[in-house]
Amino acid sequence: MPELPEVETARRGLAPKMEGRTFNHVQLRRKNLRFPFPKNFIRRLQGVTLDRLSRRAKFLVGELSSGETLLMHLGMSGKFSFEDAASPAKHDHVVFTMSGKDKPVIIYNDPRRFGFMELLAPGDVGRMAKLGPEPLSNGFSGPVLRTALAAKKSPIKTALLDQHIVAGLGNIYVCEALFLAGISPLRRADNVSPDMCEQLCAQIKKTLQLAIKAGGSSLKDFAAADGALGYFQHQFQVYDKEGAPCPKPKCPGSIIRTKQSGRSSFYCPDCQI
DNA sequence: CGGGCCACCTGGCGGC
DNA sequence: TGCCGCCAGGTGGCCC
Repeated sequence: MPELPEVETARRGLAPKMEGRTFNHVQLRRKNLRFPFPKNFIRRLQGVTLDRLSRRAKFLVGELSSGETLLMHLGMSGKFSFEDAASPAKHDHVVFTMSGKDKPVIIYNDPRRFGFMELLAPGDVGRMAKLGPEPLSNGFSGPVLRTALAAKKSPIKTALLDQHIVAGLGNIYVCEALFLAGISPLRRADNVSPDMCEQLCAQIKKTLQLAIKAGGSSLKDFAAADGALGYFQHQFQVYDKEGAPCPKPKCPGSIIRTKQSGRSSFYCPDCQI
């Protein structure tokens, strides 16, 4: 499911039902996701308050009153929802019951189990240590991108998926931003000019902001925690549009699909150079 | 070390 | 209908 906009959508849905509340009950319906759950996961959460739920790249970051940090990653197919009549459903792996009059029951469902949850000691940032800049922050700019790309011989597509270069993009938004910036996914990263970097940086920010505004993209059935479906998929220009005419006015090309480092790239060979 | 490839999992879809 | 191969929003680990 989730790239930065979907994770941000999940965060916004969860925050009102988690922030400032205590974990009244934690249930694990299996002992691992991608990795085993941390030792004493339940005991280290129950009775602890989640003070703040933030996001770093594609990670959800819960600051706990115990001093530890609850790190959650949704992998390819993870999603949060609130309990409904159908619970528990297949692939519901974690159930958080929070304090408060409404006692919200939050369910983590993940068919492919590429997601994971970790508890970090105070001051430890764990696997977030080597992440590149947040794409929507001031720390991400044309010059910063240019500097990071200068050392890369790989295609720009591959470089933008590298979370050390910029953190939070995935296959969809990389394809979309490269199209909007008019840059071929095949172009070598170190051959993306300063002007192109400026343009690319601007299109990345714009795409992510529009996607967040749309509540993310709903490919299979990704939804915000409240069940609302994101609708950014209706604004895709190239992703999953193989064979469609290029959406750029007057461009005679059509969208093709190719494979780069094992993932599909969608682009217009006529107007992306 | 950088880059390429596979592994991890389940499910949906198209083709035969 | 059934089976098979391929595809899927990510990332970690292994190899050269």
